[in-house]
Amino acid sequence: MLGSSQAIEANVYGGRVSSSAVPTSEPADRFERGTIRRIEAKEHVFCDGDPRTHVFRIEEGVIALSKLLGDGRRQIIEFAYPGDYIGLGTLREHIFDAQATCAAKVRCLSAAALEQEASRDASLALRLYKAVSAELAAARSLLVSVGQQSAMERLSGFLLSLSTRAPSESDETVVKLPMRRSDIADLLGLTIETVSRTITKLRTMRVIDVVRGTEVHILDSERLAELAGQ
Amino acid sequence: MLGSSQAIEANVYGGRVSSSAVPTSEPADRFERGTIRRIEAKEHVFCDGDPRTHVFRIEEGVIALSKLLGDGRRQIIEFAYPGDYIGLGTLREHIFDAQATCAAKVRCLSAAALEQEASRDASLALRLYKAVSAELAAARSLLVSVGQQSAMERLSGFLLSLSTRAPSESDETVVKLPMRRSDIADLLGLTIETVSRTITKLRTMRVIDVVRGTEVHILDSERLAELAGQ
DNA sequence: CGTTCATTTGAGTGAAGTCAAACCGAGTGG
DNA sequence: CCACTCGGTTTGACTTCACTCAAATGAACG
Repeated sequence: MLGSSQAIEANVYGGRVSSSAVPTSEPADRFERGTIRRIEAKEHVFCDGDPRTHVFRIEEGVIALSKLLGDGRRQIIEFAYPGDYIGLGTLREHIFDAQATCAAKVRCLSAAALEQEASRDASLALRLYKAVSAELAAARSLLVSVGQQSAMERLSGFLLSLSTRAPSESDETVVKLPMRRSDIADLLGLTIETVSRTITKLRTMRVIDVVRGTEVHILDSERLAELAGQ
Repeated sequence: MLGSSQAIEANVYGGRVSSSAVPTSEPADRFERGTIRRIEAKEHVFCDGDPRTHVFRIEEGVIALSKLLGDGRRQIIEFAYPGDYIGLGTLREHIFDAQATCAAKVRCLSAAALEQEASRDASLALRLYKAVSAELAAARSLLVSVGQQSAMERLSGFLLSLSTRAPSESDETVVKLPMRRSDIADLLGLTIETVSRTITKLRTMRVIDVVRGTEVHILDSERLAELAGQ
C-alpha cells in the first residue's frame, strides 16, 4: 500500500512508495480503482507542462521521470518501478516528463478525487506525506551521488541499488536493465560512452558479467559495494 | 504558514515551505509554539544519525542540509531560509547534517506531537504533504542543475534563485551570500576554486558586482538569466 | 601588526566529454 | 537462409572543463 507504517528505507535511485508485495487487509480504496493503461516503450505517460489530472501507479515495466533542457540535455529524476507512484505533488501542472523505458502498464487515479479525499481523511493524507517523503529521500540520495561521486562510484551504486530494488526472481545476483544506456547516463549525469566504458571496466575487473547487454550478473557484490563508496 | 493553499512554485535551490511573509489569520497552532534555539555559525542543529525528535522552523539565518561522505566530500542538499522547515519526513533518524552557515535561530517543534496531531487532523497532514512536495520539487530542480549544467550555468542559476528567494529588502538586485564559498561549491557539486573563478568571470563580464565578497549586485539580470540556461 | 581564516589567482593534470567509426543483435524481406 | 537495415552499444582518438596543488591576496580581530 501507499506508504506502509514502518519506516521506508531511503532508496538511492528511485522513489519507491510501496514496499509490501503482500496485499494488505485494508479495504480497497482509491488506489485499487482506476483504469489500467498500457504504455509502449518510449511512449509518454505525461509530459512537462501537462495539467496534473492523474496520479499513476506503476503496475508493470519502468517509467522514467525526466526533465528536458532547451538544448536537448536531459536529466532523469528517477526510475519508477512496479508499486511506485508518479504524479504526486501539489502543482497544477506536471514539471517533468514521464516516459516508459520499456513496455509498461500503469493504473490511472484521479488527482482531484485523491486530494479531495485526503482533505477529509487524515490517514490518507498522511500516507501521501510519507510517500512523498520517500521520494524526497531518493531524490536527495541521487543528488549526493551525481554531485560528488565519480562515474565508477555512480554506476556501481546504481547497479547495487537495482539489485536490491528490482532483483530477478530466483537469482539475487542477476539484475535486469530494462532501459537503454542513454537512460542510465541521463540518470547519473554522465554520457552514454562513459556509462559503456565504465561497464566494460567492471566487466574486465570481473566484478560483473553482462549478458546480451541487458542482464547484469554480479560476480563480486562486496567489491561492487566498495567501488560504490562503501 | 506551512504550505499555503496556492500552488507553491518549484524553487530551485532550497525547499521553501512558507511563502507568506504576512501573518495569516489561522489560529496559533503547533507551529507557533516551541522554544527558540540560537545557533552559532557552523554549529549543527542536528547530525546525520541523530534520532529525529524535532522538526525545526528557521526563524533567522541560513541552515545548510548536507550529506558527508566517508572521505570528506560533502553535498549540500539545500539551504533553509527563514520560514523553511527542516527535519520533516518519516524516518526515525536524520539522514543528513543540518549546520548553520551563519548565526541563526530556529524554532523547535516536537516531531512526535506533530505526527500524532497530523494523524487526527487531515488539514495538518495535508500541509505536511504540501511542504514535503515543495522540498521534493526543489531537490529535483537542483539535481537537474548538478547533473546537466556547466559551472557557469549552475552558479548563474543559483544567484538568480537567491535573488527571488532572499532579496535584500529595498533593493531587488542585491543578494546577500550568508555562506562561505565552500558551501556554495558543495551545493552545486563544484570546488571552491571553480566557484571563485566563475564569480570572477561574471564580474569581468560586468554581469554582477561583488562587495566585500558577500554581497552580490546584479548588474544585468537578463544576461544572468541567459547564462543560467534561459 | 601579526595571526587566522577565507578567497582569489596561477599552473598543470586528469576524468569525463566530443566526435567518429566499428560492432552487434534483432527484424525484415528478397 | 542470407543480405540488408536499423537502433543501440562499444571502442578509439582527441579535447576540454573542472579539479588539484600551491602560492598570493585580502578581510577580520585581538
